[in-house]
Amino acid sequence: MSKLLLVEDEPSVRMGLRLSLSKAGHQVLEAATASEGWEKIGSADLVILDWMLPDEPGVRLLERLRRDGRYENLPVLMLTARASEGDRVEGLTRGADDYLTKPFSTPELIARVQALLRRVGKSGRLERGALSLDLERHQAFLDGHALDLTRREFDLLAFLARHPGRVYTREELLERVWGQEFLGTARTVDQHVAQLRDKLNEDPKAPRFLETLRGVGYRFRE
Amino acid sequence: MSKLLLVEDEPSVRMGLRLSLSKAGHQVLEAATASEGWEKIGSADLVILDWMLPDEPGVRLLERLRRDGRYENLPVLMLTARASEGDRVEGLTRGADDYLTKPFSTPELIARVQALLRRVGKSGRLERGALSLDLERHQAFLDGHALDLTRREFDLLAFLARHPGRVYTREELLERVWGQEFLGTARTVDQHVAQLRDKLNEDPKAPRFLETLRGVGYRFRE
DNA sequence: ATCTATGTGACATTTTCCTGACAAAAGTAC
DNA sequence: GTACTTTTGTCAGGAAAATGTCACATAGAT
Repeated sequence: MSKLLLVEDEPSVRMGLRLSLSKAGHQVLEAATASEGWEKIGSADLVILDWMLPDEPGVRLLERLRRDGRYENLPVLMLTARASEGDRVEGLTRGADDYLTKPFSTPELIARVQALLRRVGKSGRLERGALSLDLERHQAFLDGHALDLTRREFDLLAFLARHPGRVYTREELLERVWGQEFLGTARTVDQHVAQLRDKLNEDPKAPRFLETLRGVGYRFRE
Repeated sequence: MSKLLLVEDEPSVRMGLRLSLSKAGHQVLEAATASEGWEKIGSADLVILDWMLPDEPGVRLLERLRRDGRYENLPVLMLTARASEGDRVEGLTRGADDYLTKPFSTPELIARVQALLRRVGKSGRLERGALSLDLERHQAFLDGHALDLTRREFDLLAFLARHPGRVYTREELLERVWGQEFLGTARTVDQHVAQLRDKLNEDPKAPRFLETLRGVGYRFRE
């Protein structure tokens, strides 16, 4: 149930992978070129990146991505047609989290995707003081008591809690929690934050977890 | 009555084990190569894995399997022809749950298989409050009364009950209960949950066992 | 041939989500 | 400090989405 960005120029490969990956329970965003990939990268939880693309090499996109602070923890899985050891190492050292050499089996790809998602904490637990998030169970606990959160509330809280201290604008949150196809107003974020604060017993003026940064956005307190 | 995947390239060994294991009440899936094994692994409850295979070493398959979150609890029993201590240790530390050195006796193998199945709760009984599941007979009891569940109903209930508290999306359930080759709609899961709730005398709004997590999926109550 | 289990589409119901309006608070300029 | 602007918090109702329910088609078993 994560958002995967598939950057691959060959339409047939893309279609095949889209089917398998969505069957594995993921949402698949697609891009045929590096620049298209760059545009859609904002809302991805993981990137599957082909080595060769029509406009520029996948590694180049990878480099750009790693230089951008927003994506430093975004897992990237490279697909390469070359089988030589040298290339593999190069791809990895330049910042990919894993790689696969074509031809590869689809189950293998799915396995690696799962492994990477697990590694970056798309599953597992998040402990933030009195607040504890069980990502597998979609269950949040405050001081040991289970909270009754809706899907959006949980997703929003989990997203913010995953990067404590970092501020996100409403636009960023809409893109990364709601999805890039969502065209909503910024008020929507406020509404959900308010809802969360209510359920977390927070005073908006002295929040334990969800801080407002006037003129900027929200952040999870460190 | 569990599904065992036997990955072994020697046809005569395979046939012998198939006979003994199915006589012991199991369903036996067979694979002659590691890649064939990987394809069929989705529906297995336990894997019997030969050390040497024509395409790649069994351990390699094992590694891949352990990296994949879906199979982290899938028991694997390694068969090895080499008797040296070093190998045994290597196989075990790399993630096998048990091993046997060829030549081994068939009763011994069956015993170990049973032991492993019991350990992961694929055999024996599952007690969850007033609900009791006899996994061998596919029979469920609620407050001592036998329930008349169909195969799918029982499988679904048993799967959810095996991991209480954890949420599963409809896609995950379709894959793990129905099998990965099944191409059905998500509505199907709802239908079976409803059926189960009916037989369990549950109010969907205040379920004793099967909880709905809107926007996410279902889980067995802890 | 009949019966049972299973899967699916249509429809009803419930819950969640989003939005627009307004209130409250914070920041700015005077 | 006051008046004004901008931003955020809050509320409530309707829209949209998700789930529950029912009825039926199909396939497989007895």
